[in-house]
Amino acid sequence: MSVTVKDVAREAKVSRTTVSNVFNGRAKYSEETRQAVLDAARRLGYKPNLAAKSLITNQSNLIGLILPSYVDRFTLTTSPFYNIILDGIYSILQNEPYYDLIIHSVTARGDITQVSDWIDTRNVDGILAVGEYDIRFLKELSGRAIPVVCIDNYQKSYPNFSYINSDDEAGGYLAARKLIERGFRKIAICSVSPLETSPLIRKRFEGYQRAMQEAGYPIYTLEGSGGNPFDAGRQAGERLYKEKFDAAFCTEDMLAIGVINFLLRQHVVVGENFGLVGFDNLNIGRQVHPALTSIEQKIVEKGEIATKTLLSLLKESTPLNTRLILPVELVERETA
Amino acid sequence: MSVTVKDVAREAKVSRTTVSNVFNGRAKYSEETRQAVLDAARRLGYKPNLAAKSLITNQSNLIGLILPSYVDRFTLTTSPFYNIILDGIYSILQNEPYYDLIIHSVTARGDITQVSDWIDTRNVDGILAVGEYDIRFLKELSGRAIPVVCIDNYQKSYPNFSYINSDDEAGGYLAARKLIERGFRKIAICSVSPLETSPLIRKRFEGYQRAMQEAGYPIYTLEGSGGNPFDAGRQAGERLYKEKFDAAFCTEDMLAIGVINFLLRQHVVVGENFGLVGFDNLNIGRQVHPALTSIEQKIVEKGEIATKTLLSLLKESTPLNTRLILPVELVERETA
DNA sequence: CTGAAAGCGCTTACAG
DNA sequence: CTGAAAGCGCTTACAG
Repeated sequence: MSVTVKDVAREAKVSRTTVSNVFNGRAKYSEETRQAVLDAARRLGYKPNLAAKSLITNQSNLIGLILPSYVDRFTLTTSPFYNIILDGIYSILQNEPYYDLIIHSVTARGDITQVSDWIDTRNVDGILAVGEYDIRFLKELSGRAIPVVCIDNYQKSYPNFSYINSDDEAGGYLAARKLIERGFRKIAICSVSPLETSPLIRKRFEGYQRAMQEAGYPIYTLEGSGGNPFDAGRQAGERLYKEKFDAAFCTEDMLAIGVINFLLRQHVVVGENFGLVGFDNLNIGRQVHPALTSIEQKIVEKGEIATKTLLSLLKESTPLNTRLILPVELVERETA
Repeated sequence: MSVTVKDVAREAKVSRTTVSNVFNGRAKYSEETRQAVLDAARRLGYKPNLAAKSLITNQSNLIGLILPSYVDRFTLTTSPFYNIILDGIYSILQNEPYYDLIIHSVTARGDITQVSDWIDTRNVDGILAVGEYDIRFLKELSGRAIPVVCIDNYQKSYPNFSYINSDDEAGGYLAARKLIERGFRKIAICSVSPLETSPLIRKRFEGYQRAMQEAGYPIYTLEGSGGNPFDAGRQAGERLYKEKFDAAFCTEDMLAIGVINFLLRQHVVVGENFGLVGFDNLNIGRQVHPALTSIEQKIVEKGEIATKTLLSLLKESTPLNTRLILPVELVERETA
């Protein structure tokens, strides 16, 4: 029923080998035969069958994206961060007609065998992993012969992994520095989950800590217990208010928006008698009132670069185990 | 190198046919042989190769998701709606170990041959399509022998398509009705793009229109010219303010948030001397101040139901061309 | 209930 | 530069 290499070969009056080679740009054929093959394929409406190709080459042209499912099963809804990463990935993949992305989300405990089966049955060529995972899960991943590109992972380094991060420490520093310069003194760092939970958040904390120590100010940590960042923000807001803090650095924008939400209802003029800096510089931060001052990190670029890195790893085996740190920047709006 | 049916057959001392049949739950074998096969597979760490299976069965267990790329290439970033749909899809697919989702985004003009090639080369089993598309594109889709489940599509109906929508007309009606009951009179409907652009938005408009006509109030349409909904919202806000409107029904929450943003800066007390109702009831509507009154539609459920529908279409060929309308509901907060 | 054989559509040594 | 042949790992008639 469907058109195969055999048909194209017959139509172009060449062998199947030639058709295959021309399609994969392998041997250098005379321009004449090349065109004959291409024309025949066009006339017949030939489309290669990727499953057959995969069977023989042992490659699927499938890229696996691994996402953490922290909170509950609604990862994407909860955090815009992943969508932006996804947009970055697709903006590159759009120009790679034969590559497709398949997605798997992994719980904190890491569904080791499940993901492992998925990689094997689908013959996934390479992995994009966002975030931090159970160490046994990473070990299992590292044991496979496929390249892995990690975004926002500060865990143990594996030889077949490459890493892309923002300069989170610098971000924490810039945020705290800004609040100090604005004249605030009792400045807390607020996080959705306990700081030790995440090496990434820990980096942001270290930046905050460095700025505070330089200024000779005490460190205050207000750690949430996970869950929805908005709710965590409102709870943080309540403590900030009751314990008479001057300012806060929130380790993510959604948390900061929750803080604003609470403080506004106490008639605190955020930006005047209370300073607030977020992290991520999401679009939404510009829409709330007062508009959120935040540390911008290049999220789309993270997705793009990770995808490009993986693609070049797959196509030309560029060096593995690189580490790239993207710069961050303070974006000043109304809250600090 | 990898374990195949052949190896399992040898280990279990049965034929490859038996292994294949047991794995696909086909013929009824003695419990003894069944267990022998399963045990052998486990001992050897056998994992079926989906590409090989696909080659012979002509099925890929791949579901194709088609998303519109309205604004620019950053579809997911621009609208949380798609993320929620995605979460709904994955919440079902999580329990379907052998099914995977691959995503393609389609521009307004509809990249017909591109998507068509994608479906053929990957042998996509079924399509989930969100939103509205060029009619030629839909026609091409309908020409293929695979089931298509549409979310939020009010266009021409095709025999192999099924449809899932919210009751958008009722939503428009509820929104306008609420504003009328609150005593507002000069009530506009605001949209990101011209109303004729989208049959879906048109439905919401018809609901608004019905309520206004019942009350004997005039219709006012404030149509944006596409682009970022926040920006469109601020522009709408400016007109609402200058032209002294009492209230507005925004056809999506993001637009409403832009309106709030503008009006707040003019010191309009939204919810008191100006009424505002959005559509979608996104999380973010609860975080802005004042909190947004909105029409809730069941977005996660849309994704879930669409996926379940497609899955049952693929597995047991349930009836095609069904149409499901999900109820909507007014969620009252501070803006109306 | 079981097994030997053919074949899905492709690529890849290998010989010419 | 080209072609005949083998084989990737699976399923599916078909015969026993």
